Amino acid sequence: MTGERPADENVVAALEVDLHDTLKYSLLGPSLTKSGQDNVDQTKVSEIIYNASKGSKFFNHEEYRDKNLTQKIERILGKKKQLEKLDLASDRRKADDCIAELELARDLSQTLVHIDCDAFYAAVEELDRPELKDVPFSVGKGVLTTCNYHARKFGCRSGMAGFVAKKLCPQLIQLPLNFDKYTSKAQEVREIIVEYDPRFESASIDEAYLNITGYCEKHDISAEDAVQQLRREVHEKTKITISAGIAANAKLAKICSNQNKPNGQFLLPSDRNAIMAFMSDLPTRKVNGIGRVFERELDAVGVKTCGDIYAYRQYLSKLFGEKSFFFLMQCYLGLGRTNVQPAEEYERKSVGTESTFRDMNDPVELRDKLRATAEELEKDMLRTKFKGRTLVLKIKLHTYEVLTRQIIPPKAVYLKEDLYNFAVPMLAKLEQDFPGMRLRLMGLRCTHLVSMKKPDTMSFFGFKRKATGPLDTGGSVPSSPQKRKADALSTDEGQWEQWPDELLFEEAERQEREDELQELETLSQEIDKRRHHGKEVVPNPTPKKGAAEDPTEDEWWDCPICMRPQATDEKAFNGHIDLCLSRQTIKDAVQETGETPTTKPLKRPSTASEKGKNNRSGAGGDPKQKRLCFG
DNA sequence: CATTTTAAT
DNA sequence: CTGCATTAAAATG
Repeated sequence: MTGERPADENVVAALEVDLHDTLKYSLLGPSLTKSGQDNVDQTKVSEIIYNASKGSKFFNHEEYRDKNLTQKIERILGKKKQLEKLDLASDRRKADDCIAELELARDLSQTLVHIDCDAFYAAVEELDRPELKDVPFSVGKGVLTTCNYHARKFGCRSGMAGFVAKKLCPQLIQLPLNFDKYTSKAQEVREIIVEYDPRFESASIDEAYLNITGYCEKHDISAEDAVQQLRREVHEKTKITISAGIAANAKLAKICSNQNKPNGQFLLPSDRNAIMAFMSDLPTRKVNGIGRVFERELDAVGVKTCGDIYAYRQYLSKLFGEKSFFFLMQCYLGLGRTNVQPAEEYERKSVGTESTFRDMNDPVELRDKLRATAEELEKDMLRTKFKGRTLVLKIKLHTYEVLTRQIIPPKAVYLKEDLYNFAVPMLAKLEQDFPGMRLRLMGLRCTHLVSMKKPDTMSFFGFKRKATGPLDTGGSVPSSPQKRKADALSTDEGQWEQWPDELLFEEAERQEREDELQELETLSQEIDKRRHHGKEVVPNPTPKKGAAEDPTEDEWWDCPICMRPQATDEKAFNGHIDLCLSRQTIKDAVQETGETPTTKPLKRPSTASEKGKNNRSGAGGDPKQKRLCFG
């Protein structure tokens, strides 16, 4: 395409390429590793994407982020240069010790499978409209959620903007989403895979992890044959093709399911040498937690494959942090988790909603939007039966810059009125800090959740996870035992145990205590209203690690009244509370002193405080402020 | 050092 | 040029 231009323009174009090739690579999108692109000329594709998006606000923001990343990489490289001068023997030893320890714990006894439906949404649409089979089409309007393999030949990909995809493939047909259709189809698939592992884990609507060790043993069948059979069965019964990876752990299985996509499977033998060889020349990007940013950072220091990690092991901790170091060690060794558990058994940490809309800067309109967002969140909170101790407001400016602000309301919240009322001050503060700000997205999220599930339904009351799973908080036990017949059946396999009556009693006590704490919170809010004329928000007395958590998991709790750490022993703790309450009740505090009874109030979040008004975003010389342009 | 905010997946 | 959730690192006071 450059051949048509005059020579000097070619020079300019070449310069642009040099300046922006990292950006172009980034613009290729997050799903570069996904299949169906092998025969596509990525250079040509990125050129088209680049030209299609050039000049847009989105592009400018990507450019900005790309520059930041380039700078960050320069810092990393500088640091590496420094490190090269030093003696890193101890770091190398640390890495070697880590490797030795990990190696010792390597578990090759399990057979894990990752299955992934091929172009799932598109496949479901094709079932309804077979004529789509021979033409390129995508599902999703503004952004492609997925597209069929015809479209992929043109460079179209999930996550790509619709208009960009149209540039790559003008014939592309874009279908709207039919989420219900995909959900029910996914359910059909799940009904089949549950026979292979009753405790399979849904990773998303079209992905699942299975542990088929038991199945293979029971049916005296090889893993490969079992998966072959599973895939055939799924195809016969649902007309959906799936790809699968078979390996010793979840990380490897996930990588393997991509190897022979679509409609294929790949087995990585559970053999240390085979695994090491497999990882040795595997590009880092193929690993699940490594995306385009980390890939570039690793590439910059010389790590292109998982095998390369070893040679740089003495640098990684200092360059990327302890967690990344540990993660990379596991990548090098091809290690991953071998346990698989139903997704419902994972403890939820937040509930939130967000939406994108046409640019908006009218304060009244913004408040309307906030109210609507609060209403949406209330629905989700009621559905999931949670309250949140922390409320997070997220906005995206018209420039695509994202900002979040959070507060700790005086009580756990979930009602739309509360959500709105406690969020409005954050919005107001943002409007103050960024006068005339224009938004394209608004979101609300509750974190530090408190369950509202009452432990009074047999659906969960009689059972408790035995393993040290996240379910130890009585409230977050899965509420949907109806479909997983295995849950009820596997009691004798040691997966579940009946709660002893004693524990049941303690659970009831725990619930009572939680309710008490809730009352305290409400009262302390009352105090606060009187003290601050309803204007300000004061933190609630909260046990250090959250009142809803199982005390046996913590070393100690803060007494919500005197704030002193207390033993986790329930009797002792309750005894102390009684004492504390009798000595100094909340109501006394209100009537006599007007002070909250907490001798050591929790720190107030800056967003809700007066002294927070001069924090960085408001400061005149803040580079962030300059960067933002409001029209 | 604890908490808040950002950034990445 | 989505939406939802989780996690880690950076920034902040």
